[in-house]
Amino acid sequence: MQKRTAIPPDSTRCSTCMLSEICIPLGMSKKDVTVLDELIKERIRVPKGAPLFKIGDEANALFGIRSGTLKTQLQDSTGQVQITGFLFPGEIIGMDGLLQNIHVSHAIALEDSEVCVIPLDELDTLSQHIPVLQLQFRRLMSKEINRSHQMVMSLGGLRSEQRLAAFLLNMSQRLASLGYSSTDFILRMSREEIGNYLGLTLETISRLFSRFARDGLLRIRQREVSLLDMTALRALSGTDCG
Amino acid sequence: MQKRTAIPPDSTRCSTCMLSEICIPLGMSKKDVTVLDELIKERIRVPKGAPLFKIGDEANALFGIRSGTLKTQLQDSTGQVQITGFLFPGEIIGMDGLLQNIHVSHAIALEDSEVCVIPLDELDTLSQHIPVLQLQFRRLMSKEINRSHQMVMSLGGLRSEQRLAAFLLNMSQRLASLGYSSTDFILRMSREEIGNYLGLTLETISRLFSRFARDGLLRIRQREVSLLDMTALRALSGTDCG
DNA sequence: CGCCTCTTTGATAAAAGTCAATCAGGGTGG
DNA sequence: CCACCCTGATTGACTTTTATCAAAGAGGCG
Repeated sequence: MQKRTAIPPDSTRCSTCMLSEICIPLGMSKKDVTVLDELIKERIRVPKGAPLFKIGDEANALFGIRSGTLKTQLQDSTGQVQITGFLFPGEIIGMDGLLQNIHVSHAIALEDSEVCVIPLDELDTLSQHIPVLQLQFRRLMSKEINRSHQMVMSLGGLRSEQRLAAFLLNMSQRLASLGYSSTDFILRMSREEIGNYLGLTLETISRLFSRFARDGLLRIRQREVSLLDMTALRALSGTDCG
Repeated sequence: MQKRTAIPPDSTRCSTCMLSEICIPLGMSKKDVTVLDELIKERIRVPKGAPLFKIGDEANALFGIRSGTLKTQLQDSTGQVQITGFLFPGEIIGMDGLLQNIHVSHAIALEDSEVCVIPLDELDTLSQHIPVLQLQFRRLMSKEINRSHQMVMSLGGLRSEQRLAAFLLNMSQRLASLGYSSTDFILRMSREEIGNYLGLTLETISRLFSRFARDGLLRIRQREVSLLDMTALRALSGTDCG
């Protein structure tokens, strides 16, 4: 587990955070959000490549991503790895550990990142008095369930080109909601990580990027993507984002 | 939505239910379980083939399966279906709807089934006073997240024979925990449904069953399975159940 | 500059899908 | 009661998709 540092008094808190439109505060009243300032008092910096938590670690907190990108991955006894998600600012990580208070996945930073610590015991205490808080976390967990089900749908029902198109549109949409360009962005993960996530090999991903570029759907140089024809990508993905 | 009927006073309640070892009461004190009797006052019978809920239905309750088997499935705008789970007695269904209080999947009975109704508003009220209840539902949701992640791992990382072996072992284990035979059971779903669930075609499933039978791993007649060599199946599945 | 990792691309092989024919059971109506 | 029909399952032939193996190119960093 990484080192936790108290949030300096003059720093941004939930009530003043730019992410409040998409993070935990989403849909909460201004007054309720100030309660979050009481709850979230620490942050953790996670350098690129370092774990926020690992399988087997005690889960005594959830984490709200403040900046950066992380991935979560399972690993079975044979060493086989499966990436289950790429997480952006405003998203919550760590809900895998709530079953037994032990994490069953790794969370690793894809770039230097910072997360806000949401201690479970204090969350429980506060939830007793603030019903909306409990409701909010239930929503967040349901969202993760639905996200994972969408993932199952993508892996179970789509072909490689559809999966990649849906993946790119999903990235685009989430980055747009953070205020970034929906068409031009940097992929923080390697071809191998994309492939693993989508149940494909890195070669297949590379070939698909080349083909999409040849067909004028996008431009790609290294990890820098420009989506040129969102309509065609949407048509290709078949489904409405994955 | 199906018709709800009050549980007759002389009928089994949570505190006297045989499923209390695996259902919501798991790990709760005897005293806390009696609180569940206050919470769960209705049941719904769902005939084979009928929906318990459908996409778009208002989600105002969770459901504990009392008897029977159900499947949950997503359906996108093109009509493409993806089965996301097969649910047995003692398992909870309906958590997909907690994000917006609207269901985003169908729940359909594979055989005549009965479920206990857990109204969300009463769950909330009770949770205010009974912290363990809140904790319990958080655990159940985390379990569903982890289950879905395992599913992603299976679809993303395993080959067809591994997926089917893992599927059968998973069935076996869950049926065993219900007190049924771990080696001899009836599949309540068609080849097509298994295939859809595992991201394969019904023909592939059929061929795999034939091959497993030829190799002495199991016997299969229609939907009646006998697992003959669990060790080999475990080795084949690679992972420790999916 | 040279090494190292990531990526691209090609040739080939393996896995799974598709199409099609047949078969088996279960239920229904004559 | 039996023939028939309908659905679900099996099996085969063939195609498509994607993985695997291999080689070479590009960029970044010490």
